[in-house]
Amino acid sequence: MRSIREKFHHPPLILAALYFLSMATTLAANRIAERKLRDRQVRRAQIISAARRIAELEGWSNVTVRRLSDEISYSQPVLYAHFGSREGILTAVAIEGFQEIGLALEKARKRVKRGNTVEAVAAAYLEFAASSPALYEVMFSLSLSVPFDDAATPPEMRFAFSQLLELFQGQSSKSGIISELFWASLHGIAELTRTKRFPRSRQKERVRALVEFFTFPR
Amino acid sequence: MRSIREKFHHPPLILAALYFLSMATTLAANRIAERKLRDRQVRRAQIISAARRIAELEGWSNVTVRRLSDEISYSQPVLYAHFGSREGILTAVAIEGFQEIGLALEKARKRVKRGNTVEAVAAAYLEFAASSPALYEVMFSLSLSVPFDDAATPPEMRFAFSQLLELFQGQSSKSGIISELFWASLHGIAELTRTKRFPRSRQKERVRALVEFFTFPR
DNA sequence: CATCGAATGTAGCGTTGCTAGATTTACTAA
DNA sequence: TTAGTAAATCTAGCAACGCTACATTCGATG
Repeated sequence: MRSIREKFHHPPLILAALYFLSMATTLAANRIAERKLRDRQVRRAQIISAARRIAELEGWSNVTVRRLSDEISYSQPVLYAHFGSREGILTAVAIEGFQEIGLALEKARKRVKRGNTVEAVAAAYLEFAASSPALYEVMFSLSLSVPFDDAATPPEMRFAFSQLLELFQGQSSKSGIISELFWASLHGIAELTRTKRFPRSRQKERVRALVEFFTFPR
Repeated sequence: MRSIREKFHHPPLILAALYFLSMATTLAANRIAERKLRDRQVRRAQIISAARRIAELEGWSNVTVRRLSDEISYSQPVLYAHFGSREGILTAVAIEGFQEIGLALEKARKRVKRGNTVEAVAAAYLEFAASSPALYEVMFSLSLSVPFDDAATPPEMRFAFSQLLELFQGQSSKSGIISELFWASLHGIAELTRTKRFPRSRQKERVRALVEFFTFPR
């Protein structure tokens, strides 16, 4: 078997030149690829941001693919290159929402030294839901939701729920159930408030009663 | 001023005949009008029923006006004569849902003589939500919802919530708040279960813990 | 039987999510 | 520089949607 050197026999100088040239083009190609990736991410963020803004101001029904493509000054198919469907866009927004509420709950939980941690987290949760109702809505209205302890569950979701889990960790033999119940109560309050079933006026009393229930020892 | 008798002077016999004739036609017209009203109500019920069936089997996105008009073998405009819009149909279904859950809760509350009433009502609530997920979904996903203690609130809604209110009536100074919290917890559990955030497997434990929280004296 | 209003259907408008194919743009290589 | 190629982007259109103006049919009435 003949070597490559033998098969294509060039003077060393030319080989070296070709080497540097290829290195140069490779580096340039890398830089270009990186820039393209950055552009993609920027556009992706623009789409998500526009969707959130329109949803909060005019409701999710006004978040159409055409409207979004207008907002970012691209044609519709570009959106489908980023997210496979309209639902894909909503999913991306929802995941961003889970990340944000997770961080907000973590912050509330860690910041409070003395005083009631449960109360701080509850307040942070309801504050999040009240200040971004459309975002909160899409986080829970998505039918494509996977089971929460599934392997396919986005880590942002798990992180958010883990903040509630840690609140009651080890306080009871049923801390898992307690956490679920706490979450359900918060979600119920948030949702019934958002859909105007609960008047906002009594919100403080509701939180106070809720905290009383979930503060141990009973 | 001349009397009518004077103006249109007919022999008494003719007047009597006209009288009976008009009575007969009036009665016939009444019967016809009643039949038309019945037909209307039957069709209205058919529409609502078809909407519920399709929603439970294939989801609300498959409940289109064309599909419904197919199901009842009428053209689309007929649906718009009954309900002003697609949303009107969903609202009618939702109200039917509130009526049914109200009756189910009342039944659970009154049937239980000894044993925990709170537990019976909680179980009935979650059973309703689990057995008709699409119905439960539309009851709370409607954005046109009016405030719950508003004058425009449908009586079916108020009746349903009143069943929860009476559970804690007079048991505490804050029985109103307690009721709201109880409802929120149930709604949160129902919703997080429906959207697959909670596994159904631990539902019994959740209910047990919930009942423990809301059973007095503490 | 003729009439006239109510009931119902036909057909179409504007908008939606989505996509196939044309076209332009941006990079590579001679 | 220039030709060629692959990626990026747009144009244009489909089917289905909610909804409605208008034509048509039907049925009660005089």
